[in-house]
Amino acid sequence: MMDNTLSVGDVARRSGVAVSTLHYYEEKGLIQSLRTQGNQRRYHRSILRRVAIIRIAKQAGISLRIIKSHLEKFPTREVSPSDWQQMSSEWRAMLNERILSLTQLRDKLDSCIGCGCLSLRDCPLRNPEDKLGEEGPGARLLEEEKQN
Amino acid sequence: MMDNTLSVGDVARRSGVAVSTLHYYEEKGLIQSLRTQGNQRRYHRSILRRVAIIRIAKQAGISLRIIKSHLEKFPTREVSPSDWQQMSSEWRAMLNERILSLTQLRDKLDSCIGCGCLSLRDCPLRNPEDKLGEEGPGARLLEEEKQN
DNA sequence: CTAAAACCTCATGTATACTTGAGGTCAATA
DNA sequence: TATTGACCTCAAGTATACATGAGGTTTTAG
Repeated sequence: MMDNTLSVGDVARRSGVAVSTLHYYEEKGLIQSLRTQGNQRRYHRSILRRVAIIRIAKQAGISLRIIKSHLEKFPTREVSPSDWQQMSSEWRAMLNERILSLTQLRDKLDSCIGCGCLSLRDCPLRNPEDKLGEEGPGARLLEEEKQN
Repeated sequence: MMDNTLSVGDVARRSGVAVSTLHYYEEKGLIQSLRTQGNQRRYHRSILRRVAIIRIAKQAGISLRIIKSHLEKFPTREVSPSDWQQMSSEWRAMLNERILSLTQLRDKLDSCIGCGCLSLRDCPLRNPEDKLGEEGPGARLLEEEKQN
């Protein structure tokens, strides 16, 4: 135990994620482990930072697929502060986009609360429907939120 | 066709959602339909407003379960402007919460981009792990985003 | 050394929100 | 009337992100 590596249970306790989640992240290639003679996982302490990053990104609504693509730049190497700075600034941009789109939606809601107009042709929230008389999707105002 | 009801295909075209989605919403109790002698769905025009509301709410990140609970107040009756006003102001509140939490996360990211501190004990983004030496979950800084 | 706690793999289950496909019926049009 | 497009139901599939349980092995503590 004093070999300064962490078992999966240690990591679970210290990072606050379940053991099954760590298994899952490993299976998906977001983290890696060394194995003992008896095939048990052992982690370097830097795993904690990695898991922290994953959780933060998840909280920001970033999918594991995207998170993985960012982390792949340093599969084994420790994530350095500058690595982290780059990632976090990219995620900041995603967050900003997300915040912007929610804010716009909220503002549209606001204007519609004011006018109670949902039945009117020109309601900015309702545009999609009656606009297209018969054919083709056309420009969709309420487009799917691409979850990526 | 001139009986001013809409078939499922009509609704799909005008609302921009797939027929299978309308079936799904009906199965889940978010919308209702009348049936012809031959068991085909027919909708009143007000279905378009209802579907629009569902899409707007979904875009705001509200689950179908929650949306349904709001819509249940008027299962058959048309959704009036004042119904809509109430719903949208409730959703506005949810949106605001969501925006706030993302904004806070972004700001934390910002401060960490500045200090590159992910390895430091007092990083606001990293608190959860090393804080708990051995036992118990304790106060979690990075708590799960409750998707409801 | 031995028993309990911790681990391992692999399969299956859960929830959300749909889509696709099979096999068959209904309705509008030429 | 006949055909074709639109519909119907029900089962199963898809993607994401894990959790759970079975059956068996490894580690650690006393």
